[in-house]
Amino acid sequence: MQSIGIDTSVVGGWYICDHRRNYTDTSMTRQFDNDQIRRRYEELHELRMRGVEPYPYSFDQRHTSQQILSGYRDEDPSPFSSVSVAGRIMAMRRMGKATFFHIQDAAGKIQCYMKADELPQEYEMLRLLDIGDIVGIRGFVFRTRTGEITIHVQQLTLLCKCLHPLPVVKEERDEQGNIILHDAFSDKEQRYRRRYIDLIVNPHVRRTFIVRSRMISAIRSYLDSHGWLEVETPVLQPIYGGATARPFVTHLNALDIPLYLRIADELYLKRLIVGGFEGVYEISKNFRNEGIDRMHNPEFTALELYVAYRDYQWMMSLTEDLLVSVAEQVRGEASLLKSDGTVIPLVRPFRRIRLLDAIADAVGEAVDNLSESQLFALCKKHKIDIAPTASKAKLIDELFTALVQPHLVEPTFVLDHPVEMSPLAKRHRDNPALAERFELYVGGMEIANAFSELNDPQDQRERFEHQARLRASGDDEAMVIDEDFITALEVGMPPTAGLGIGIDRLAMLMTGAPSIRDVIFFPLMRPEQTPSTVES
RNA sequence: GACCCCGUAGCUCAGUGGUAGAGCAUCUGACUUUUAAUCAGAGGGCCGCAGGUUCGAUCCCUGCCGGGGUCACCA
Repeated sequence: MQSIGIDTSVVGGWYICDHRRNYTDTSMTRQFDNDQIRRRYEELHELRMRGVEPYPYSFDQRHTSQQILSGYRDEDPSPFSSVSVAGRIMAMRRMGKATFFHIQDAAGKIQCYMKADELPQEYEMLRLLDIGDIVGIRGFVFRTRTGEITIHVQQLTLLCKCLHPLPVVKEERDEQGNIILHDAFSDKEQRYRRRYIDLIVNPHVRRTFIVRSRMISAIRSYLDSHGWLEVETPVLQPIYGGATARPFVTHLNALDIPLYLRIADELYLKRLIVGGFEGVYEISKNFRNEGIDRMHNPEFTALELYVAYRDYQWMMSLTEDLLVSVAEQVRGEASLLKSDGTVIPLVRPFRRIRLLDAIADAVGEAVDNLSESQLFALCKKHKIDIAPTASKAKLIDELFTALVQPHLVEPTFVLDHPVEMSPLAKRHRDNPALAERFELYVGGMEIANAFSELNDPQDQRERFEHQARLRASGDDEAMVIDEDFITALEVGMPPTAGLGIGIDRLAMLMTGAPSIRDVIFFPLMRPEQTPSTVES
């Protein structure tokens, strides 16, 4: 860091501009979309001309806004007689020879107060600062006449000039102390495309992503505490598998082969169980080349867990325990939240219902032994639009999705799907037409899927072959045969229970978010048409 | 992929077949404990893009682009 004193006009807190560099005054040469950006570039130039470095290297930040606001006591302000905080200017009230402004750091906001007669030169520099600039503050803490804990500025340092006007969100407090927002930055397209601005001006967005992060930490530490191993398996796969979905295809130049972005981790994780690990999990991105809507993003995060010597009944109670434990840590209580504000209590044991019983309840007749054509007729009767080529599994799935799923608000395990719907699950010990499988629904959303894993290689081959026939007859989501996976099962996989959880959807329920886009920092958007992209 | 809704100033939004308004933000001035600071003044817009109808389109029609929603597919 350069020492102070080259330019006598520069006072203590301001970093000195390095005059060995040639700064061009961009405000003179560049075309700007709006005069506010031009003005800020002009200010940037003026700051440099005055010897102020607008992009210095560090600041000795010793306090957060929150530490000061929660720790300050009027009867003894001495612990806060010398604080240093850093943050972004979010509001500025200039009153002639005194100015109040709020700065925002990672913990919150705090007001600062600066007087012209105390800091004449820095006060002059303050004229060149704007909402959005990042500054460092040193000073002492006091309480204003109107009661707000405030930093009396003794030194102000510019840490980063902001060259774009930020949306200015004003906060008003009503008599009850509730915060009323004015002109909140709410355009969804802009919020998702410029998430950094969204995060700056919308505190609830920041909180949502903190909850998401803590949720994942809580899941990880829960799984670690059981001694299970977190592992990594390939994202780029020569044969994709583990789910019924369309993949993204790419190409590996080195070997001149097509590769697929994974749609699931399943088949690799089960190979690790074959290899002797008795509990493995992976939290990772999956990619599915399918629709985009409130519940689906082309890339999404899933947890998959496999535990040897266990079955799906055991996994069901583990899932309950995991969710209750994570919700308690993250939300402070065993509950989840729908976007309409409904609180969904997580009370063990969760409701359990066989899939075919759930459909039977909805249609008013037993469906266990219906043929494909009878199921098709049932779909027609309930006005479910479905292709005549649909498989039996697809028909059952359609009936369930249309008639049952929307009503599953309280946590509900749906069990024992037909084997045709579950090509990687072990047959039910009491009924070979069904699989030992459960899906967990909460708030009308599927958030978990689990089974007693199929480890009979002959049965697995037959299931794959059935999938291959579906694929040949036009179902492009059906699985492809993975010979090496069958080889692994021939080597022998112990009885194993497997679980998958949709992390994004769980994050929605932890935060009450209405859309998956609200729990993914950068949801997929169609690329913006800018002048530069149009040219290229 | 189909249908519905939306696109006006940096942000949030009004509005009309006769080429535009508000609040905040910005700029100028006043103001040394303000807080949606206040007061006085000013600037700022290819009204998403391209066609069409019209003497005249931001408004009406068509297409396109972008977004949101519903459905379909999926988790």
